[in-house]
Amino acid sequence: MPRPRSVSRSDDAVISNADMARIFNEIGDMLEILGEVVYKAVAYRRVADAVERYPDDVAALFRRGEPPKLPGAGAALTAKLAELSETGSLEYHERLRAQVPDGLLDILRIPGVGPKTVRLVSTELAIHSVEALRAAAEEGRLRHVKGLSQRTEANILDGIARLARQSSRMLIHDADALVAGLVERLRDVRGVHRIEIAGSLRRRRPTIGDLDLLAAVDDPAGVIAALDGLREVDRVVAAGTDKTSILLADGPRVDLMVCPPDAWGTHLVHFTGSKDHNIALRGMALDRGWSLSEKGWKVIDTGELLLDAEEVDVYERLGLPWIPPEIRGGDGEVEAARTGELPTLVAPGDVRGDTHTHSDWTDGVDSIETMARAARDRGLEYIVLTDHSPSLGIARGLTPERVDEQAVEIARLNTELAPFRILHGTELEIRADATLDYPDEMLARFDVVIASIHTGRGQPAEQLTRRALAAIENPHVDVIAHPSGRIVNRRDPLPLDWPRVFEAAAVHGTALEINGSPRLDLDDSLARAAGRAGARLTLASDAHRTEELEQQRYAVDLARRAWLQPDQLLATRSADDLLELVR
DNA sequence: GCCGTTTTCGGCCCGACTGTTTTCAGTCG
Repeated sequence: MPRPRSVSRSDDAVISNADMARIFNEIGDMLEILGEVVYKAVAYRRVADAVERYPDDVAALFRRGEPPKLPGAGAALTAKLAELSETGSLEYHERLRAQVPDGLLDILRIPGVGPKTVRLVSTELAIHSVEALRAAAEEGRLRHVKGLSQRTEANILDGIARLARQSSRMLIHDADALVAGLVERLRDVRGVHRIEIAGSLRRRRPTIGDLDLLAAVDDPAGVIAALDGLREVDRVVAAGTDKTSILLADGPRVDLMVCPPDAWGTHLVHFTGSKDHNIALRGMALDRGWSLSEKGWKVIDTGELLLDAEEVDVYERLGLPWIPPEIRGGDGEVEAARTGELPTLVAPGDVRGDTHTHSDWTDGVDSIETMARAARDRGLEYIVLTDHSPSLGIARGLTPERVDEQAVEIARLNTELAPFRILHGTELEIRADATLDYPDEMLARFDVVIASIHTGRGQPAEQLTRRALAAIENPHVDVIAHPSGRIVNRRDPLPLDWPRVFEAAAVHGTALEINGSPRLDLDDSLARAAGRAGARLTLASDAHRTEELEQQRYAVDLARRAWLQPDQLLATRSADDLLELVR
């Protein structure tokens, strides 16, 4: 009997893309546990992915009578998306949930435990929760089930411990710091020709699950032993002839793959991913009579194996230009490469200034001069100093008098540091009632105004959108800082009406920030949608101390993932061009 | 459940590692 949802929902937000995707993923999990044909589960998960990364509100589009064309959604799944869009729930989902206890979905999340094992413990031992499974493993009751053993019990207890430890994915900032030392030490191992980071870290995803490394070696055993022997290693979880997996003490899992130097190209493509990207490449290979794997190209008719030593050779064999890892997301890059429409992505060397920085005048740590000198040392031509406006009390926002004093200090430093420039900006609070924190005549005196929402985050979507639009439409506001308000792993994005925001930004020439701090906001899919809508964007560190100027690099990464080109961004302009643009 | 300038049925990317399986299934990436 389907249970009605207890949550009543307002009419303007029936269900978010994220919730819709979660329900479809749950259906996939439940179908697998129930022993359905695996491709059915795959179909639900594929559509879940498509919904999750879709830039607009899928439910709203359905209700407006303009259902989006989602890859992998046929008649049956489209009907289910429609039902979710109208009612916020899905009878099929409820029916499955009545058959599959919630606890089984939790068990499925344990690393090393798949649907078959879930089914086995559920039917043989009536275990329906992680706790019950833990107890059974500890008491040695699993080993009596055919197909399980004492070894399985140990692995399951291990998996449960890991599940508790790694509840969220690691921020890319932390992954970079962690992996650099590992790579450096492995590079010096005898017989290592090349070693490179692969996986989602190479694609510069904002968060990382496992760390993937690839090494081209003469002696696989040597480098595998070297990794296993590093002092940070807590435990070796898998050890083969071609790859090894270790758990770092207090850290993520690291997978090291090894390959012969003459097969480096196909291995690097394979282990960089994404999965969808690889599937697309393999599909193209099959059309040409080859079976593509990390080992190389197997000619299907003859069984002959063709090797590629470089990534560029792999793509060339398919008649494609090399595709930058950041856009290997399986959402259009292979087609774009095929038709010669790959973008020229913004690169670190294109960046000339930083459009969002702070000093000790408000909540920063370093003086304006220290920040400016550090930025100059990093090769930047200018920074926009954007200390806070008064209503953000927690940041000791600047009164109008203090703003005037700051202008004098900036003028003094600009004489001293020329040709480096400090542009006088403000991070202007967009208040809860959609008014701005300084009067217009004062805003006109700043070189650059960036506006942001920090308070009243719990308001309805319509009011939040109204606030963003009020700032975008103000002629003195040049940039919306961290537009969605998210902080990775800590704070969800605001539910703005993004298509309206992007359109207004494009019409009024107000740029949207990509913030490289652990906010990573806009995220890549919103930034890509903004760019497509014709909005201008910018790259900023939001540095509150000199070391955080480094964070702008993560904004560049994100912009690349968003398919953005240099001319779509403010931070690639000279100071004079920027001032001209925002005038 | 989806999908087709090979198609409306029969496929669906490909391989490594583990464990208990004496020839392979489960899980993972």
